[in-house]
Amino acid sequence: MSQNNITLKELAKILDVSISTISKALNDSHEISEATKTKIKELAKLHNYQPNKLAINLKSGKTKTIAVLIPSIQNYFFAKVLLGIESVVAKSPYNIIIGITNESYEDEKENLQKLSNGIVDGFILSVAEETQIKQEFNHFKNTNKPIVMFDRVVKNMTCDKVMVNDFDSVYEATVDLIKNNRKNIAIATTINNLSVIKHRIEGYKKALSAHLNQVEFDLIVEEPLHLISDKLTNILKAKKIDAIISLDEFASLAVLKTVKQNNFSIPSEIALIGYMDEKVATYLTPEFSTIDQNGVQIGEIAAKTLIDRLENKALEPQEIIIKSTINKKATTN
Amino acid sequence: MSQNNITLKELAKILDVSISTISKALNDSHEISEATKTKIKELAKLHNYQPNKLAINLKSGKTKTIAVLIPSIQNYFFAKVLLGIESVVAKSPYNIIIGITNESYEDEKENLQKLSNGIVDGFILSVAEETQIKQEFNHFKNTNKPIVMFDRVVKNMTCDKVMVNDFDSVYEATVDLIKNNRKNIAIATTINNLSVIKHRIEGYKKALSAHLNQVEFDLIVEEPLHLISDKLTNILKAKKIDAIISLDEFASLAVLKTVKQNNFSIPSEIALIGYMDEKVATYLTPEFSTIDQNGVQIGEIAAKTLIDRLENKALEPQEIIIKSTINKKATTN
DNA sequence: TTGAAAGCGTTACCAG
DNA sequence: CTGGTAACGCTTTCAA
Repeated sequence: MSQNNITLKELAKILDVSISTISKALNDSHEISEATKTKIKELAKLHNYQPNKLAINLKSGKTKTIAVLIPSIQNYFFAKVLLGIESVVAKSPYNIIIGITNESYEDEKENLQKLSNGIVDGFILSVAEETQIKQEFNHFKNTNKPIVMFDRVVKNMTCDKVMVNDFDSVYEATVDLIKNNRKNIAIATTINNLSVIKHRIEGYKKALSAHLNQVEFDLIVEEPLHLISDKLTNILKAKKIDAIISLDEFASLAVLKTVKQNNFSIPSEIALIGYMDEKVATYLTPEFSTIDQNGVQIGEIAAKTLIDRLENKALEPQEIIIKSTINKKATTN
Repeated sequence: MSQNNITLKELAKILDVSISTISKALNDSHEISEATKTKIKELAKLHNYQPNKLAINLKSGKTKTIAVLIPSIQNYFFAKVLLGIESVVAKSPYNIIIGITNESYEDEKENLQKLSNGIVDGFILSVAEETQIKQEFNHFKNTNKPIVMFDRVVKNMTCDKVMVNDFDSVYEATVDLIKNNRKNIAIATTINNLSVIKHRIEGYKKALSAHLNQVEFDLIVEEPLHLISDKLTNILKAKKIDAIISLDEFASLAVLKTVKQNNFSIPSEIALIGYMDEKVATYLTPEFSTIDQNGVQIGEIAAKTLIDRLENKALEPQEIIIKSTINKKATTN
């Protein structure tokens, strides 16, 4: 562990020149002669001079730091988005600060406040579940930093948004099942209250009403993770079901397990498709058909959008939609 | 979006008092009369005054920010550690900056440099794979900030370390299999070059030599993820195997799938145990027996250790070992 | 009880 | 080409 970093002042003292000369030389100013430049640069290198970022930030009013607020880390989707954000930011002069809101409104608000006082230049975030339930969005407006929302966005806020075509994807997946002669299609989720989940369910309903003239929807299973398996078992016993669409990662795992436990053969008796990490899906038996949100891409676009805004404030607020990909594997036909 | 934050200077102007008076009043100094204090505080609240963190940081030389450098985010283990770190840090005045090193030495070095210039007070990190291969650790020594290493640590560096009892855990798991009459135990990993993996393999070897007098070890499968399944299939066809221990998350998934594909019954013919996220393990069929590294706890301890060091530099370097937990489920007996 | 001034480390303007 | 000075927003010592 070395000493604290050497400063311009100390370098100036050593060479008996002014601080401004040192500063200019190290910034390759044309005002300084080549001779002194090289002399100063050598000394700086010798002492391993590193400019104090804090001072630069204070001076410039910028920090080249982006805050990413995600509701949860126990979730491949957000991990992938983070990966996408990181890959773009790593190639830029920016850093990432991460905050986990634990789906809590208070945590989200606190993170926003804590980071708005000069620490970061802008935010990339996905709205916490509790915030969506409360419909309380003032904390977003009370920061003077630009925000890019992804996946879970606030409809009536003007800011950049990177969204997913939830409605269309599930509509398409449902229609595909129908075309393969599935008529009794259930849907399962461990998450409520999220607009993205609601859009997915709407896509499902629309497909059923448009293609099967179905008007009542009694095969929608919304239960927390620890209950969903039992609930599903009851339904599987009570009704004929030939396909299940699962709307989140853990619902997908639970559905697969439950259907196997009840000894239905997949996909001949029951077809399965749902939201899940591709890599995990590949290693399940049978390989799980997925709706892939393309999280990495979402992260990349979100990061690019925020950096663009930070560098050029004049842009119109963007609303970008990233299409999900349907990857049919062994649980559908 | 509001204006930029109001400053002490501006508040001072409004009330026609000095900047120092404002500063002291807002910091509840006893030097200021109650009357002016309340007046100033009200005005500050009215204007939603937020002290500029950057200025405070520059003044104090501290940032109350911790950097966490992880090799990968596509990995439940690191996600859990992050969760543990975050839960501790959220209750403190500190923030977290995250960097992902992508198992690359260069990325790791760059992150360390980028963040050492005043941006963070200290680091929590797990060494990148490439760094371990290169055995190049000077970038860790060249920062003047305290480091807490977890899981993948550098043996010959004096710094705080939070480690896992890799040798013992796999030794124990192996012995348990032996006691259940498994004599042909294979081991599978998709990762090489990591000391933690080497320790795990040593634990396996020691158990076999101590309890079965085995001296040759030809059932060690070290292959990248895309090859491991084929390699394992060959071995399953060529040799009698009655148990497999898998040393990382994706190896565990691959092993389970491959054994099923080759129509061995689990656990009667082949028992399985390995490193994997508990929650995922529960949703596999059959439920997977795991060695759980207790990542959340590792994160918590690492964060506490670093904060302790930042608040009190006098401490001796700590080496803390977090014991892994063996959770037997349906793939062992 | 209040205020002036120095200082944290840097950049940028203006003189010389 | 080089140097002095002010400034970013804050805290802190010392003086009044």
